[in-house]
Amino acid sequence: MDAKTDDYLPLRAADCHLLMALRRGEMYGYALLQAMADDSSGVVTMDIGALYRALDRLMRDGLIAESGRQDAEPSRGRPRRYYAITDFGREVLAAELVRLERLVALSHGEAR
Amino acid sequence: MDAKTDDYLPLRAADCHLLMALRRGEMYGYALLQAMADDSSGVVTMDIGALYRALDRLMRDGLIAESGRQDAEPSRGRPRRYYAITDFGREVLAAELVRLERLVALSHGEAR
DNA sequence: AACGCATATATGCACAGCGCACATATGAAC
DNA sequence: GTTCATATGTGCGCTGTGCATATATGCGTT
Repeated sequence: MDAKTDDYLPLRAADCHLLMALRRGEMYGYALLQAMADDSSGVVTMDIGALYRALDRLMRDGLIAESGRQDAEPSRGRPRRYYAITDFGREVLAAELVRLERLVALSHGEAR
Repeated sequence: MDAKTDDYLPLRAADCHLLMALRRGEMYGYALLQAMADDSSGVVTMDIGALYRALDRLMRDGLIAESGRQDAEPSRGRPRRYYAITDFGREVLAAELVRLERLVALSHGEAR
């Protein structure tokens, strides 16, 4: 039984930001935190410990994969692990963004 | 110290749908499930048991309140409890919708 | 009255995901 | 070699959820 796209919807806000960041290119964990905060103007944040567990979960479920990329300059500290979005991850993210578009559109049609 | 709007962002998808439904008018628990499913085309669902606990939590945090409304026709079954969105709940929902608008707008500016 | 049925709210239990604190690994600077 | 900055990883308790079950209320049928 294959994983269905809809089985992962709705995405958690943090997962959505992780996938959006990875859709722009491979990234490593620590930098993903900054991307998430930047993209959400600081509204969506995540504990660094929870981040790595979230990345493990997204890998386990096939939405992302470790890219194997290594830094040309192996400096700075503990070796970075780079992640890439998978085709399935792109599918799920696209479906989630459609859901959000419809939600926003629905809210615009209502009195506030 | 008062509760800050941003302390509740990002909202869970289910909470967002509950607040959106209640922004249209008072509703009782069981009907909120259907509204959530309708508004999301069945993508966002919630267990009935989890729903009542979510409503308790939203009341505890001041986003909704029990309206005290009673059905004119007290039939059907166990008495319904009606909920209403509070001013604070409206604030949080509005802020969440702004967040989602920006997220969608950001995604549209990227290659896919 | 008693029973089943539909509606509606509520609770027990186990599991997943998260924040917080802490641990570990690697290289650079001093 | 000690300290610092970067980066990944782990232990623990709390919160929220799904699944199952319990409870409450009225109606219809017998």
